[in-house]
Amino acid sequence: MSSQPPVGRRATLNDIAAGCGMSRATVSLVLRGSPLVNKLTRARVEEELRRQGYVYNRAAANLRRRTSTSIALVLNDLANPFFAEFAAGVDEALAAAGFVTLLGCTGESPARERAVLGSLLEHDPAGIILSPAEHSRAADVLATIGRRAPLLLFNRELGGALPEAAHWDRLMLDNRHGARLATEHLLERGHRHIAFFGGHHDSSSCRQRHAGYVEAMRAAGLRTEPYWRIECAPTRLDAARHAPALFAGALAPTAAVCYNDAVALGLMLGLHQRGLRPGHDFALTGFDDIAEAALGMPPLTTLSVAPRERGAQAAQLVLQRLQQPQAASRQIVAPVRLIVRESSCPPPIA
Amino acid sequence: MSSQPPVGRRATLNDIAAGCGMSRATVSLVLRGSPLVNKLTRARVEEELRRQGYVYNRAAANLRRRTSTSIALVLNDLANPFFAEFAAGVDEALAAAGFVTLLGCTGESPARERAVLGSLLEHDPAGIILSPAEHSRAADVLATIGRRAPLLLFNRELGGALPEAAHWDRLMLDNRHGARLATEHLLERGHRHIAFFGGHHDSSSCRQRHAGYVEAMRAAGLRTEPYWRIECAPTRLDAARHAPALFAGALAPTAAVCYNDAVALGLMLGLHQRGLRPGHDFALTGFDDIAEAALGMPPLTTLSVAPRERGAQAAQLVLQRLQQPQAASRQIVAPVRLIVRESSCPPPIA
DNA sequence: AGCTACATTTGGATCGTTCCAATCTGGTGA
DNA sequence: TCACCAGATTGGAACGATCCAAATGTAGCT
Repeated sequence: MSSQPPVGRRATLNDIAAGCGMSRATVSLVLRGSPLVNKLTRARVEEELRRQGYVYNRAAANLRRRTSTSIALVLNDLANPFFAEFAAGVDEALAAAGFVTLLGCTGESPARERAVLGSLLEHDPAGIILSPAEHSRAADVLATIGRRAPLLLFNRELGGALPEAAHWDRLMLDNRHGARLATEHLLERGHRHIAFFGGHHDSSSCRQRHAGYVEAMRAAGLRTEPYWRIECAPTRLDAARHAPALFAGALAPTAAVCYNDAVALGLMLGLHQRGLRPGHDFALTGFDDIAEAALGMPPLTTLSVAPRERGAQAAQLVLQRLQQPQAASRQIVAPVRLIVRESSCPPPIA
Repeated sequence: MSSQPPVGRRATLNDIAAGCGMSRATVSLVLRGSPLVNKLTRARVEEELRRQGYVYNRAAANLRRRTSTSIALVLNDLANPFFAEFAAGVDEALAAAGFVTLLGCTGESPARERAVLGSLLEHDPAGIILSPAEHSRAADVLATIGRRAPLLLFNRELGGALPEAAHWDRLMLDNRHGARLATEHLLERGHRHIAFFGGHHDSSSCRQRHAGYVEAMRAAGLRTEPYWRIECAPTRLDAARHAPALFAGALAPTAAVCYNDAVALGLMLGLHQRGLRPGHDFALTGFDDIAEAALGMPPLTTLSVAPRERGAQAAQLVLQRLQQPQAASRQIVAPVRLIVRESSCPPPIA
């Protein structure tokens, strides 16, 4: 009676049309739920779609309609739980809107960033969410993506002057204010000698957090010793290694505002190794509120940035941009929330 | 002299061809680096490509060539560091081979898994890497993806009988052997009363690990008390909560093989709260070797599964399958390696 | 000049979909 | 009987690339 689904090849509109004696155009209308088609025809077509196990070819449709249903998500490294949560939030929100996530990782290399962006662009994403690699420059990014897709910058600024042509949306974290909150909290607990520990000065988020710390210290009328600023890679291991540097100066701090949670947890370890009990003999705060922060020993006072929610927000922003390509570019600084736990003890009475 | 790049529309082969007085076909040959084209023509075309800022439209090419350059990666949850590392490995290896990763998260829901697979299939991936949701059934997966793309199962088995039609590749972890190694290690250290802690019995990986534990105990001629099997959600929090259950039975264990690292770290916390010092008064092992394992207090003896390498391996397997669609399906059980750290102390002398 | 051989280049059909204008059908009113 | 209309359906030309067979140009040889 009716024809077989083709072998070794996915069924197309033509196959369906042939299979139920309708034209390609009608089948297409059915697929898109057009009210033009007769109820009876619709039923027949739908039956045939099922019968042949038809799967829509979005690439072909997108080609014809000059549209796209994917969004490129470009990150440094998924292994970083902060970005992993962010990516999960992005993907969830995009999926809910019928979009698909094209993933790309740069591993903090501007060269790979360009390569990845170039490769993803060939798949014609409707928009791009980019958390730039460390020394990535605005001019380079502009040169590779041009005006081919709207860009949302997340988490970090790009280096170099911002080219006139690029009016990109931004979703940043309130690093400065967060670090200020943490510092003020330690000040309130009675600390006066507070260090800023970890991170590299060429990272914009680190500079911002450091600025917030300096701001709070100044506002309290306190001076900061230069040797209270200890740089190290934002990893647990390197942080643990650099712990002794805290006590190398003339005036030892009684507390530290750490660049992020990884660094804070590493510092805890380093303190232990020196026989100090974090949260007891020495206070510290983190940044990010990663899962382990609440379960550390002691639990870590930190700043919650809700990366999953930020991911959903980033997705929303890009989707809104697709709706209104001409709207003014949006600059959003997401608030952060201080989570007080046991690591931020008062100073020893001595 | 030469024409302008079009405004508001990406340049196409036609634009380039018109721009330098060549035919579309020739430009296409240049793009694909064909040796047929004259050196001079190639130079002229390439100049024009640059001038108009041409970006290849892979979707159009794939449509014509009936190929695809994307692979779908479907996971439960990126927020789980194990999967995040795995995804990073997959993406890296795929990018190196010129493929692009289509991401999808299921959140452990078979219904969402079907939806996500359906949506990704419309983008015509060349292959699929799937780490199934907990109660996902083989028949359902077969019904949604059919023969449209080769599938690689990672990490978990699907429920229900395996349909005849589906000959899928598999990349699994040697859960049974890993747990056996951990148990034998504890036995060697002198423990005789060893519990199996955490995880749910309806998870295939948990069943396998438990089997390995039982196997080692049997082989050592030891019996296992039923109350030495404590189930809980595979999270730190739930593990911490269930710690007391270990000591509720008549015969208290002196060590525990934990379902995974998260559970082990949670158990450490729970032990602390009972005044026990893990790695001193009580021995335990984990599974996964997540980043925190090495930095726990004490550092955790665990099984390294190298999720990033597994990701790269998964990518390779799928790419190989694309080369040889007809080859026999491959069943790989990746070895795991015991990493001995301080948490697996000998039993107290008492 | 005529022929072949070789290196380049090219028009037109095609992939699977959507858009558009045109067509078909049956019913209605003059 | 015919013009008209609304509702339903359809053929053919796109979208941006690739493939293929055929065309073009150039040089060498007789």
